[in-house]
Amino acid sequence: MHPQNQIAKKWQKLWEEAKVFEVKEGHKKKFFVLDMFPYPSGKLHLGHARTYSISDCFTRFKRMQGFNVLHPIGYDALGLPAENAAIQNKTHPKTWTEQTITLMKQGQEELGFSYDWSRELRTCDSDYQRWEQWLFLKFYEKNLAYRKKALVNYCNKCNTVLANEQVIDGRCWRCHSEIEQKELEQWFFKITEYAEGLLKDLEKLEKWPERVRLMQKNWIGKSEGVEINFKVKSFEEIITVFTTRPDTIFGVTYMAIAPEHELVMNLVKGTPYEKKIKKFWGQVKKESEIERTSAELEKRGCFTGAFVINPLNNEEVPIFVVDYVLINYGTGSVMGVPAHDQRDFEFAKKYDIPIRIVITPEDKLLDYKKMKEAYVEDGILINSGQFNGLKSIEAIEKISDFIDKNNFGKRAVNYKLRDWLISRQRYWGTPIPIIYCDKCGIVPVPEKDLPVLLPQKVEFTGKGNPLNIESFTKVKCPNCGSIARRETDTMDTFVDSSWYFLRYCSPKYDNGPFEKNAVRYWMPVDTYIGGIEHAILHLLYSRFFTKVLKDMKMLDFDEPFMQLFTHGMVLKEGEVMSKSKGNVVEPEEMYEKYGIDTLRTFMLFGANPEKDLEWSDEGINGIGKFLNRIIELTEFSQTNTAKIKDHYLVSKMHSTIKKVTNNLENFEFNSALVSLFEYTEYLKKNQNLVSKETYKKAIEPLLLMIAPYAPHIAEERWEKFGNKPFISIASWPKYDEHNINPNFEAIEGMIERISYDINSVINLTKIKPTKITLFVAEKWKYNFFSHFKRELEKTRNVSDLIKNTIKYGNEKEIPRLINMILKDPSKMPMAILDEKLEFDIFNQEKQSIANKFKAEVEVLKASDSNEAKAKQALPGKPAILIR
RNA sequence: GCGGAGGUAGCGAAGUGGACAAACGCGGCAGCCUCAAGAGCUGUUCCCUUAGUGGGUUCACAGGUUCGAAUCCUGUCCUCCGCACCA
Repeated sequence: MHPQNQIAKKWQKLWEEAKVFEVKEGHKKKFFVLDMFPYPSGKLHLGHARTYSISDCFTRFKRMQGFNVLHPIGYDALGLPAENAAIQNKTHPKTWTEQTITLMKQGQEELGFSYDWSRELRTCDSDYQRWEQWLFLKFYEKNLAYRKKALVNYCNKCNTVLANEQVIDGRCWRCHSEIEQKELEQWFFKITEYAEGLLKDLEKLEKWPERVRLMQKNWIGKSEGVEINFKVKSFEEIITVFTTRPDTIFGVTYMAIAPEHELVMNLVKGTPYEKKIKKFWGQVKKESEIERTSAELEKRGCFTGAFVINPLNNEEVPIFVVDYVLINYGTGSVMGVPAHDQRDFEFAKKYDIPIRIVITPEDKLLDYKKMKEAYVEDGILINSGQFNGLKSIEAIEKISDFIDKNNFGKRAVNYKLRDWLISRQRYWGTPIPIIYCDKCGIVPVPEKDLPVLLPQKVEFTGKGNPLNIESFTKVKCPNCGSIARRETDTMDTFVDSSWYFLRYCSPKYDNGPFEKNAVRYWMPVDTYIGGIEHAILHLLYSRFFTKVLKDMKMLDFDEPFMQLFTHGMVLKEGEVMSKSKGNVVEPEEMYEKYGIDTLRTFMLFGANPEKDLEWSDEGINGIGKFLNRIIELTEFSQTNTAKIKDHYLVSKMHSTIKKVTNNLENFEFNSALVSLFEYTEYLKKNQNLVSKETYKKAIEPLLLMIAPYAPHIAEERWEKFGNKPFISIASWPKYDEHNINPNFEAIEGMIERISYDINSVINLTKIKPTKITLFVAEKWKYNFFSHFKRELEKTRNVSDLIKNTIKYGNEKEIPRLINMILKDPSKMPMAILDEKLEFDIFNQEKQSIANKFKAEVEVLKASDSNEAKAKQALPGKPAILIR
């Protein structure tokens, strides 16, 4: 066993015994760090390991900062893979799920993540299902859960329907097979009622990544416009269209209607067009959703023989059945304005429909014969009766008003968002608590009868819904007692994950889905950590649930997640790791070889957590070295009493704490590690040059700061260093700005360069020095000065230099520099040469050089005579004299 | 097509106007240690030179702003991601 892992075992046990990570509500300031709970599909993989290392590092940091941190974990245990595995392996989904949870949990425990395990939850537990069903009934009471017959997405491979959000490019999000449209009666959640709130409150989510907010915004897809009613000539029917461009209404030359539209058959029945339209519809229907919605496809349509009347100019225009109009967006019909809409333009060209220009750009005239594409921009209205001469923006207002006033239609808002289809025709989910009675209709299962449990003895054949067995479906109607039938659909697993974060607040609570006070204390989640793949699905649903529960007065906040952090994936050679590609790296293998803390730290070092991490086994060794160095440092018992570098070390310590703290606050774990590398290196180099007290004071912050990365090693060293456990709950080190000397690195660099030169001289002359004389001459100076000297030489423009020094220069140096330049601009290099500060510094640092070379050191100001002396003594080294 | 994020040394990855030939790690090279290998340690790693705190050319490409650009602006090319016949 790797020595690190032995230590890890020890501390994991101690943590558990002392319940270090278990938290209760209290008066301390809380912080809720939530991991997206995993779907247990087998062993922990490297992606999981990285995600949880990220969240654990952050959690531990927050905990050490003194927050009462809730960091729970659980398992999104219901779902199709378990059922499929059951069919394949002839086991029960429950057995399979329990096995995979055990495997996964083992991995999580071994890596030492600081979860409050006492709050672990599983969505397949009966009490979880009970309260989920209870929530469903509340939704049902408020008419937010309803059943309707509709065209729905059906995946033939998964044998179930899917929500719109779960269809990606016309394919199933899980198995990628093509989706078929079927008309079925299904359960929906009325998420569209919350479309506006879900959209508007995106603005509140300042700590969410911009792209996630944008994705949600696009998904909700709000557009404002008007609905306009067109009367159908010689029929009693009306066709309503939705448009965002009422300013183009005088350009309407046809009406486009979706083939599925209920009016179509009425219009053509018994006319010569009936046959043609039926044939056309047949053709379109044969094509898959993917083919039909491909943007490249040429638009096709078919004249119906009917006409509508444009209410604004009373013109008759032909009605076409058209494949490019979607039945489930807007009203399923669109007014055709070929001159100002690209699709309409293409369609009109193909079917010889007139193109009438009603919007013109301000600087030129359009000619419909010469147009190659539609003019879709704003402009000035022409050929538009009383609205001629208006700009598009004004015209949209005026025409909308006009339509409103004359009852030709009304202003309207349209959303792309559809209601959330939650029925699934599968076994391994939470049963929908509904009973169908021939007399009473839809009857909710009474609260006292919850939970509706899944029957255990079920056959998994892969055909049909396994719940469709009499022992489950045959029930008495709770209302009238007559024989009734139980709903066999289960809920989408995304329902399970839409409220689990609330359950974490009081996971054992028995009188409701969550305890109000616990939720009031812990919620909302301060930081939510997970993958970008949930940008729409889960994150939208959870927001919806929160808003609904707020309206039901069960919550007093309306957004569940204050900050969202989306991490990158772990890649190998640019590809996602997967079993089929054979490029899987097992975390277990890695930590057995390199150690648990090394693996954790390495995953935080390789890349910014937000970005993808390109995995390579090679770099991991470097981290091992680094951790070993820290161990060595804490083992070092130095007896030195010199204080040569004390003030530098103190400065370095404070600046390191500052950097690391800021980095961790912003999830820049890799940058924080770099600062820790440097600090470790510095400590190591200067072990002998600092006093014992300072050294000890400097080591402790290092251990504290490495604790979120490598908690086990940190605990071990912390204890060995004479501190009481646990470092995991020790206070995060504080820094004091006054102790940070911004120049010390420059000074140190300077000393190092001098030492290097002294060394070279020694090597050249083979003199073993007893006395070294340093002349503070032009060569030894801050880079800052050399920079300006160079600039001065280049530009010879003193006033510019002064101006820009004020603007950009190091603030502390400005007054002095300006004084110097103002006194005598031409002497500026000399002024720098004689800089008093440098001389003082060298005097201060005399001791450290003396120490290094075990020789006496004297520092002389570089006057002409001194320098001449130096040059004489050692022609190659004008500034150092060695005896 | 629309929207977003990017392109930095052999690789990974920091750096968003001034101490930048550019942190840090990996890899490479040289040295120490060792019989030897590994580990560890020290140094080095754009090019040319040097006794160098010297010179040259760099941060996708091309222009521009500035005393000064990897960093700001404009254009071009490329990569990744999301949405997409949304009226």
